[in-house]
Amino acid sequence: MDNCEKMVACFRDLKPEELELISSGKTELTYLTGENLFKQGAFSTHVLLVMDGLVKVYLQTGRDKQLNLQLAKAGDFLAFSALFGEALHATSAVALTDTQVCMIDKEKMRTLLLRNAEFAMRITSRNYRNERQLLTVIGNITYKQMRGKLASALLYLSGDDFPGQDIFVHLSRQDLANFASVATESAIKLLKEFERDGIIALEGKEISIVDRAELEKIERLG
Amino acid sequence: MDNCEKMVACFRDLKPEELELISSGKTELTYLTGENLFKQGAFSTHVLLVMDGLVKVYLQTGRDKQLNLQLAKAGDFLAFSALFGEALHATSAVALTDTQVCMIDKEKMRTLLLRNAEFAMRITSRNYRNERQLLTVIGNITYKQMRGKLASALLYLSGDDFPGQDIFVHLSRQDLANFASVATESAIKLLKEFERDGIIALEGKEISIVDRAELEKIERLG
DNA sequence: GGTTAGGAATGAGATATATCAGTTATCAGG
DNA sequence: CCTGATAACTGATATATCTCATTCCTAACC
Repeated sequence: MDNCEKMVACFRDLKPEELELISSGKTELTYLTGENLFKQGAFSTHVLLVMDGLVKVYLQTGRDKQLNLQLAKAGDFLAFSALFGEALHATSAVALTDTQVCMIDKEKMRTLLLRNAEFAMRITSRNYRNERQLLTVIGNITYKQMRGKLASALLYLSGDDFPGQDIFVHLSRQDLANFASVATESAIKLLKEFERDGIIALEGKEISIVDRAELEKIERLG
Repeated sequence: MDNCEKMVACFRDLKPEELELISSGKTELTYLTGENLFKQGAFSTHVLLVMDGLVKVYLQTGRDKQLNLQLAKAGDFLAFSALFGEALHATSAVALTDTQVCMIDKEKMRTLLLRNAEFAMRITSRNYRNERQLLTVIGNITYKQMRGKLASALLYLSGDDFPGQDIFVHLSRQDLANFASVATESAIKLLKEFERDGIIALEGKEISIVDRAELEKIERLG
């Protein structure tokens, strides 16, 4: 927990001198709940590795409009495209819980990727899952109507990506609405509707999926 | 033109035996206008390299609804995520013009990426631009209203990514609408409106941007 | 225990955009 | 040159969803 090189699976097979390379160009720090890890449009200078906690990655799409793209958890890299000549952050990220992060020097990471191709493949592979998630998001906001969007968001947040944890206690109704890409009020009304239909159970912020199959049906049919 | 290893910039610096590796596991073929390169949901078994022509990459979002994500041209890789354990195509692709393609064996490509890290970096870097494009698409369809969406689509299709060529002659109004994520009729009406306002010029399928600055303003303001 | 602030919830009204129905234009084939 | 088919275009209508205004609830704090 105290040391990112030891903790994260993808670092396991590195040689000592490779670990040393990373260690020499990194720093670990903690972001408190609500603090920004980075802001869309800002210079992107380091790669971030989440070690513990929960991070909301979002797209600022207007003065007071944002679309949530992804929740990052321990083991996820953020701002990875900095390695490939992207000077500016394309998204923003904020801590939903107190979050431990390992900041890694861009050049050191590049060097490591060049030196150890197997490592590079593993990392790239992991990052490609993000692209899938982006496509899913696109699918949702385009072709689904409100019910389907919300269903899709609920499924993502309660799915295999976050086993055990109850994600919802960290999310406001607005956050949820921004995942589904609907107005906050609309999200609230639909949640109630789903509850009435026995698809989910609401208790304060906690949301439990009662009838997952039905939710998946709604996701498909829009 | 006849040989993908010689033609594409990213292959230039490969050693002879590395080129040989690729050559031994590839085949070149031509898709005619309108033919599908691959379909969303199908098994993804090879990596495709576009050598000549224009390919429309899209997301099937309903029985008769599709969202266009990207135009691929010579030098672009498609279905690249096949390398990283994604068994199924996440998108569909169709040739907009007669298109020459180099199909490359997945395992051979993996081997090459592992053997030559510098090559891997170049490729990955290029592919990361796709992710940006996806974020742009998401931004557009979320926060912009129709005018902004269409403006954004027009800017992408007339922009630096496709120098020289007039892309629009290969696109139907429906294609265009699917890039902007609006109904075909709405796209047509707006095009006329833009023409009336002196922002673009329409002549059959050809569309020329008259006032790019204004279009960018519309894109920003929604 | 009362007060306040912020999120959650609810209903009425406004509106942008899709949908539908129908006309005109374009183009390939006979 | 005519004919059918396909795409481009146009206007009227319907409706899903956002917006706004207001109330309710909860939790924190003095």
